[in-house]
Amino acid sequence: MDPKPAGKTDRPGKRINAKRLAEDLDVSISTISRAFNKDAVIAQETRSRILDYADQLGYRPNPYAQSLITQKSRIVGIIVSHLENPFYPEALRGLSEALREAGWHLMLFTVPFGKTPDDILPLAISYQPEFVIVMAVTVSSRAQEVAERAGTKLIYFNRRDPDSSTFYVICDNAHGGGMIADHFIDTGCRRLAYIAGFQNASTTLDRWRGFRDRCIERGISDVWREEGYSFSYEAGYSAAMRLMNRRPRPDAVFCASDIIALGCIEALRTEFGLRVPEDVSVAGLDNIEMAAWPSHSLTTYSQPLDRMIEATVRLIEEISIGAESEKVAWQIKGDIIVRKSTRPLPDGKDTATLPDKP
Amino acid sequence: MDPKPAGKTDRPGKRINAKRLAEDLDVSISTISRAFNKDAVIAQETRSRILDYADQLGYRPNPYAQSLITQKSRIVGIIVSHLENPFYPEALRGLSEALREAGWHLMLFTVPFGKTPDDILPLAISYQPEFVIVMAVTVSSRAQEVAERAGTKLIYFNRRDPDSSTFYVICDNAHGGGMIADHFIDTGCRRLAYIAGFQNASTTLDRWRGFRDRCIERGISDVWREEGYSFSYEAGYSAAMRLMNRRPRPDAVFCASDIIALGCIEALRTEFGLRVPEDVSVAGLDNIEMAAWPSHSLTTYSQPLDRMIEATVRLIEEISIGAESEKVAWQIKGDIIVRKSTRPLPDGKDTATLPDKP
DNA sequence: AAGCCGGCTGCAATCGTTTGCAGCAATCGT
DNA sequence: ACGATTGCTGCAAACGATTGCAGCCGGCTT
Repeated sequence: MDPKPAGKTDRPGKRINAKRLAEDLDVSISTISRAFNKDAVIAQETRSRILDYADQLGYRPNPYAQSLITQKSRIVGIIVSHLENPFYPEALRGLSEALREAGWHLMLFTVPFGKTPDDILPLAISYQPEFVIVMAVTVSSRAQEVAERAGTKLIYFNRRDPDSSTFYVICDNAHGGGMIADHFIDTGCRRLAYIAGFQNASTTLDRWRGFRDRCIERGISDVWREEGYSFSYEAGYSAAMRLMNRRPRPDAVFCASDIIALGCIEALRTEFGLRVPEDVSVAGLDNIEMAAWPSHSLTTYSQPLDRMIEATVRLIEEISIGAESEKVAWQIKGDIIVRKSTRPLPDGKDTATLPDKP
Repeated sequence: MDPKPAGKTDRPGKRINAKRLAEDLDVSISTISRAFNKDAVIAQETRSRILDYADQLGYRPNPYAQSLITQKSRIVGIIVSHLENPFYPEALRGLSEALREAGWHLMLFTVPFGKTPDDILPLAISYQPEFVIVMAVTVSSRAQEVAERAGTKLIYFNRRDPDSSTFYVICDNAHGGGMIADHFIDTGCRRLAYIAGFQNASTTLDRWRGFRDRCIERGISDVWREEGYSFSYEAGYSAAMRLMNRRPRPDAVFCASDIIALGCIEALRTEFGLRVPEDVSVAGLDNIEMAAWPSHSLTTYSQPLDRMIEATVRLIEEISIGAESEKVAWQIKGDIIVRKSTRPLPDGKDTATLPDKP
């Protein structure tokens, strides 16, 4: 019942392996393996004897040998291109925790300046993760093919690709744009503008579409659009400068992201001496933590991060156990968060309870 | 010279492996392996023939098999506890890129709320990375022992542990504190205060020590210290509130991090109606990107991230090739960055050119 | 012509697991 | 009492590479 006496016990150097446990406990290597395999056939007593001795020795099955034989790595790669946008660290953190709880390991790849996620993908799949999550707005459609060839499933996070059948998880960006439009109009704004992010990003497009369509629906047909070219503070700052030199000036600006909105507000204040929201309402989309800071108090539409993450992990789990999920797209609605960067509603009205037009 | 004709070429399913290449090219598996091993003996022509065919097929050596046999994984784990502090995404990004360039893969572990890096360490080492970088201010001294047992080297980033001989890379926090003290005093402030971060963090301590010692050297013996209990915006906000209810009020506040400083400034403005820097000078330490935003324009001491990262990667490389580095500590000086959150210098003086007192 | 050397290549053991299959003891049914 | 069943365990063949050692072959020395 007791492990082999010393002499053998403190063999030097070599990392302890199943063979060592097997010898000490007088069982076969197979049995050791089965002790660690949740649903393998093994006597309850044998298992606990092994498990006890194992963590007395600090033994854990070698993951490389496991991956080699099972052809599964329990590794998820993640490609992140814009960690400087606070939305991504928040998302990264959530994904990291959720995946860990589900028993996955996360391998991180950042995209250096001047490169695209496509350039990094080959590297990411070289470690043969079972999945690669691409948290980036721009990806070529060839990515899917490259990944497939390596036996890796691709999942887009915060991006959709209409041209491919790649899995994706996003928030309902068009809905967000619509809610912001409603809020602007309900609070009396009429000269509405949009500051875009990366030009071809699905997020830029969908938010614009939702925003503009709702404006038109409600009788405002002229909506400015100013290119930001990226989702950053600087982009918001300089786009706002161009925008505010137009005449007449807009009285409300919807920015394609919170961080753009913060740059925009800054430009309005320091470059034009404009007050927010008295002169101009500004809203963003993401609901990053900073948006709630009193100095910003940014009205925004929240990305439902928790639910997006939950969906992503569930997707991974399902595909991983072989249930080829039919549902390729997860699009989740968020909520409008009204703060002080937009004009208050006239008494008695409340955007949050407005009917959600289809 | 040409690979085997079809029929065999498009064998279905199975991932391609060295055996497959070997058969197609009529060489042995060993030779395939050598073609990929930079300094193995192999005919130049054979190598290029193999390499060409390999990437025609999209073949890459299986990393799990490699790790298994070589006992090296080229994986670096990284434990990050406070991704919400923008300093860490910046550091993470830099480390990720530098490590990638050096041929390492990065496995990310975040520390969930309520847990410590120590809780995560066992998980991090379960994948047998060769190194684990701990980017967190609090770690127990037992960590070192746990890692060692698993054959993993530990490296602290932005933290030092006086009680252990664990490798660490930090900026010269005491120097930073001293520079800020000088700047405050040079610009005429006399009632100096410090807002601390985590109470037992080496960063909190060293910054305080450098700051206070310089104050005393220069004849200011009474220096306030207010606990922040964490390195966050909220911590800065509430600490500032407590601090400003003291009498007399300080006329300069050194915050243990930039993000604390931003929270502090916000509280000064909105809760007390104080102007920065006219009524109170505020400085931070980190030089995160946001510090340069016009709305904050925060005076700070920069962490020399690039050089810290370079040092970390070099450390890893050296240890990895067996050159047991004798130098355990890397402490790198940064620079003071004077912006508009502190009073301007009297004409003709310039902090940046002040002699650096030992 | 014999011997030797140098440049390549192949053989085979090895890393540490998983898992289908076979075996064996104890229990059960009839 | 005897075959069938049940419950566990061990054997051995993978998985896909790396690497020390031995062997081969052609050219050069003597």
